[in-house]
Amino acid sequence: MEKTYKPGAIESAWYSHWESKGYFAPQGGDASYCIALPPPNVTGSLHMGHAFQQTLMDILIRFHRMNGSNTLWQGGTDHAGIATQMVVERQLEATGKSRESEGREKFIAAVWDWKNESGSTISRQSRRLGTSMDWQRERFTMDAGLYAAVQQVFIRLYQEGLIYRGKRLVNWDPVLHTAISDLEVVTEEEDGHLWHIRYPRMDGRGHVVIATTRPETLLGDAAVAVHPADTRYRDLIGDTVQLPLVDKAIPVIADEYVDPAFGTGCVKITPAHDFNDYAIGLRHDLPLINIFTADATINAQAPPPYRGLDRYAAREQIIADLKLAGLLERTAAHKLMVPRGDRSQAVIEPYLTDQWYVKIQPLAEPAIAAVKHGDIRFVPENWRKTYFDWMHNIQDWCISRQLWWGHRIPAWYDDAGNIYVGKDEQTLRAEHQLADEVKLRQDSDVLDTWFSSALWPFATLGWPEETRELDLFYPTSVLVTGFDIIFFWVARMIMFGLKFTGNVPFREVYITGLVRDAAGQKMSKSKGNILDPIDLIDGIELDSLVAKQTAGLMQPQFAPTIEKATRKAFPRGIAAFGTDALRFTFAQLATQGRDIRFDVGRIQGYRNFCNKLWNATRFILLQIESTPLASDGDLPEGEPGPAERWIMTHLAQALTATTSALASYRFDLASQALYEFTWDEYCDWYLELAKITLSAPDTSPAREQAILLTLLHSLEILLRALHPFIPFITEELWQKLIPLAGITADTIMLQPYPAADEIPQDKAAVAEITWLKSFISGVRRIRAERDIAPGKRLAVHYQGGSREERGWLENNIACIKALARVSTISRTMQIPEAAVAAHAGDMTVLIPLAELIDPPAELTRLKRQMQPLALAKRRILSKLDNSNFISKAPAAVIARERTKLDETEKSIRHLEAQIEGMKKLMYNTGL
RNA sequence: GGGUGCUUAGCUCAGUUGGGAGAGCGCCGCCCUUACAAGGCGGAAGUCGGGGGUUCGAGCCCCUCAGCACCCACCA
Repeated sequence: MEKTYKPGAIESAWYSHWESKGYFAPQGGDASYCIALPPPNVTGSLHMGHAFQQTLMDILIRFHRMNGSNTLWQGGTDHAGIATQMVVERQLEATGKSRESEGREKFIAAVWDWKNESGSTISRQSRRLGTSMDWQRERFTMDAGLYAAVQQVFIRLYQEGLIYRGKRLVNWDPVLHTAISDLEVVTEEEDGHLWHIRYPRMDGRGHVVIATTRPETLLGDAAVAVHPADTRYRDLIGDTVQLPLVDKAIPVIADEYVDPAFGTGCVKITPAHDFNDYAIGLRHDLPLINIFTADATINAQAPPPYRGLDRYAAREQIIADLKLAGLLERTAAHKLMVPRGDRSQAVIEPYLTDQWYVKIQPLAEPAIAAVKHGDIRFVPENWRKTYFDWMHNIQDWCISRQLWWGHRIPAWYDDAGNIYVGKDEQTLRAEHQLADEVKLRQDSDVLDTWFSSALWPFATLGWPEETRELDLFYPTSVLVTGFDIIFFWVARMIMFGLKFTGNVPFREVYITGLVRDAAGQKMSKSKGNILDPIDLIDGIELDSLVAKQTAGLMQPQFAPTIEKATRKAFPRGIAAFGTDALRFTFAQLATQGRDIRFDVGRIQGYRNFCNKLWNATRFILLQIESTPLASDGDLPEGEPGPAERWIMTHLAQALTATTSALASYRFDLASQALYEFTWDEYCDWYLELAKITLSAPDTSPAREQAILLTLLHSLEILLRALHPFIPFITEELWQKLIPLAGITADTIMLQPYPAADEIPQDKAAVAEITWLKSFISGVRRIRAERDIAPGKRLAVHYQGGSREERGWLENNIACIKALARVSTISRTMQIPEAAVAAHAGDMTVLIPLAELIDPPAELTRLKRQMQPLALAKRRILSKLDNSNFISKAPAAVIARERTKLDETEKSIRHLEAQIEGMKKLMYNTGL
């Protein structure tokens, strides 16, 4: 075996072995366990968020597979309408072409080409993470099966009146030329202005002043509104004012919507370009005056001077014209919320169009009930509230998009404007007995990507067919995803799942935190702080990393800043930590529902952990090589000592902790329990103890056998326990180990997950070894604090101790001598001069250090030790003297306080004796 | 404007029905002890954001204030 763990050498080989043997497919079993992967964008690449979530899913999947469940991890990718279309459009632009110049058919073909070319990237990266998805069942949200499901869902909802077509204001993206849903709009505060504009009264009695942040929309004003109770303007209501620059009379209306305290208390009403004004327009029967084209330039409805101007150019012009006309009263700086499209970053325009909507209320109600009644459980539970809040205020969902890449809406129109919804034109013609001369044309829009994603859990299992997989795996067990898509995706899956399968799509929703960089910043290309999970696995040179972070920036002027930051954060690039270390890091960082900061120092620590495990295995293999087992295959029992029984007890406890932590999605606690066992107990103590006993000349062959078997057996169990977290190294080491244990198996991943109750526990052994550890640590501490050379063997005395402890001392004398570097241990009745004491239970360990210590320094040290003891004593006494405490606290707590007091007082007496001894020594030596 | 979460060691974070403040990293000292220097042994370090309350007892429960983060929302 290599001395140092090298992840690159083992990982890829094991993965292709597992995949080629078909181990990722469901293997049968009584219970079913299934996770549907949140499908990543097909043309995307794996980022830290994916890697994090997929690691957690894979831990669950491997754990349940080993536990004997029939386990399916359903994977696949999403067609990601807008995102993918934008990428391909950009590629076309680079060659001087455009979507329009190519035409719909050719463009879609180009998108498919790009999908086929780049679509395997993310699956390939996913494999590097060791994910045990059933690749044979990989799906795509635009494949034929999904298409059938989408059509069926659309048609049924339409027939039930739950999908309708409506003309109303939508969020219009003037760059992408499509409607988007409320969720795809991100509003952020930006600096702007509040312009105060005079609207002259038609009767010539002065003017009213309105305040607006969007003066250009005055071209579409239909009224001015005031609050009905506003005494300042009461006489104005019902009057008319002149709309500046348009030269048209518009009415002054009264509406409760107006806040008299804001601005001037007069509001211009533009029903076609503002959601509030739209509602007011409906209430007051105002005309809708659309003044924009799809590009948000001024259209022919507006006065000639402004036609063809971009909305912001029009704003400048209008302000200039108002100023000229003396109608601009003043301009104030103003912060306002600006809506932008989450993909294009373009300022969204409320725009009047025909769109398709899902009537959501009837779907939302059962979806609310399902979570309320616990049919679906959120982990952590507080996300329920977020879900409820949104579901209770949910608006109809605009599902049509004016894009080309996506599921085409299954609706056709005839020239008379009739709508026909169905599978295809032929079916519709037959259904509606349409004559051949009736021309039908299909709706040119596609569906919101989330429409098909909402069907993912059941459509990937075969719905609308009644498949065996649906029967076996639906509802799926758990959905693992981020809070950012609870509304986009989780809620819609629940609604559609309930509607079309009559059942919830998943039993539990585990919401993960968001992966941020070490400084807590969101990772983004423009910040240049992206970490590529593959770089953490394979490592990357600093120069390559810098090149990667600064390539293809939208704002290239930031490249030098990013380069500097990158060089500072990673002065030596990134080392190759391997997949297992990355996975273990993710598990450790997966604390309940908060953002996680990814620090490279952390992954290095877990790479070291893998190395530790590697070397522990190497040690055990070397031991068994030098002292072969009595007989292969037929394993004799041997005579286990307390150390063997102790370590197995600890192993059982670690397994219990891990398993119960996994049941509540506490990946941090689960991995921590195994980490601590492996390093702090197994390697630091058990391997050391075993080493000594094995090399001692008087160790019986039966004990020797027991130790070797314990080493073998415990490591074998430990590797299985760690496998879901760190699959590669555990497989590699397990394969090296099992021939010695007489096991033949092709893979660890299909072995049973170890159960704590199969391991005998022994409290007496735990007491003995715990005592032994305190004895050894006590001597070590004295040695280290007094700067005694590590090689120097000490003569040690002891005093007191129970009969049991004296027995333990006798049993473990060899281990104490070796691990504490002690030459002799003898009982003494009186405290030797210049002795320093430690305590192991009731036993006092004394080390005479006459020639080694500096008495005054020792005295100071001893006095310093007294302070916390005195403090502790006072604190305990104040409790025990409190009659309320004695009468109200539980007996067990009182007993514990009394024990504590006894111990503290004993320590104080010991210390006092030492102080006296030291003083005497100093007196005798004339100090 | 409404809501959620957070504030514990220098840093990142655990702390599960209220009962002796923890881990990793970092730091300090000693050590290449035959599995591992990607290591071993030992150590220092916190008035648990401030204030108040409930309780025999509060990091944990209640109130309040402050700061940070995020989500939702139609104030021109």
